[in-house]
Amino acid sequence: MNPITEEEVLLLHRYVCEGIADPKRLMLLYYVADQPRNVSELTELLDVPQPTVSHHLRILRERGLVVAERDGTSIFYSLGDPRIVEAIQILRAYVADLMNDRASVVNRA
Amino acid sequence: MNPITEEEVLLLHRYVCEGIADPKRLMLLYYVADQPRNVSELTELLDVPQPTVSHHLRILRERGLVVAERDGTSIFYSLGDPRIVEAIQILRAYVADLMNDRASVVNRA
DNA sequence: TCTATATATTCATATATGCTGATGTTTCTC
DNA sequence: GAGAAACATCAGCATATATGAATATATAGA
Repeated sequence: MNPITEEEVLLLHRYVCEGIADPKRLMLLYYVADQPRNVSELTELLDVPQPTVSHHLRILRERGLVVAERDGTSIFYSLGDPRIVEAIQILRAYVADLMNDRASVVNRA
Repeated sequence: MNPITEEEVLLLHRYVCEGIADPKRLMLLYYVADQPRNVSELTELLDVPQPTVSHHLRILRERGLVVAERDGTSIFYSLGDPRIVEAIQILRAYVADLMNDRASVVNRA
C-alpha cells in the first residue's frame, strides 16, 4: 500500500473526515447527491431549524464537499465530487455486513 | 442512487465516521493495514503517550475497524475490514486533486 | 424604495471529545 | 508467589463542536 504521510492524513481529516463526521451532514450529502436542492427543501427534509442546516452546509461547502449556486433568492446545493458518495457507499456496505453479522450471531444464540 | 434511511445514516456515523474522525486514528488504520502491530510499536510510531494510543484503539476496536489478538503480553492489532482503507483511499485521491487544483489556481494568479 | 422571502451569521450554552498522569489488569518468567 | 512488562481503564481538565434563537444580509417584486 502507498504509505500515507502525516501531512496527508491531516489534510484528509480536515477536508473530508471532519465534513462527514456528523449524521446530519451525511444526510445532506445524500440529499444533494440525488439532485440539487435549495436550503428550504433541505430544511424540510432534515426537520431542523434553518440556521442549523446553513451551519452544516457551510462546513460542507468550505471543504468542497458541496457546491452552492444562487438562483434568485434561493441557493441550490449539489454534490462537490461524486467520489465522496462513492466512498461512503463502500462504508455503507461494510456497516450493512456488520449488522447482518450481529443479527446472525443473535440468531445462533 | 439507492436512497439512504436516517437509521442507516446513524449506524454509518456511529460505526465508521466517528471512528475515522481523528487524524491519529487515520494514521493507526494505515499502520495496522500495512501489517499487524502491537501497542508498543504503535505508541512509538504515533509518538504520543501509550494511554492515548489505547484510547484510540479502543474506539476503533469497538466499531470493528480494527481487531485485536493477544500474543503473550503483547496485543497485536490489524485491520478489521479492507473496505475501510479502500474507501479512505478514494477520499485520499479526492483530497489530492483538491490540493492540485488549489496549487494550479495559485500558479495562474 | 418598501416589503417579503430566502439564506447566512452571530452568540451563548450544552454536550462531546481528546488528552494524559495515575492506576489497574493480564501475562510471562524465575 | 514476586516482579516485570505490556496494555487497558479511570478521572479530571481543556478544547472543540452542535445547537438554535436572534439578527443580519441579499434578492425579487410591487
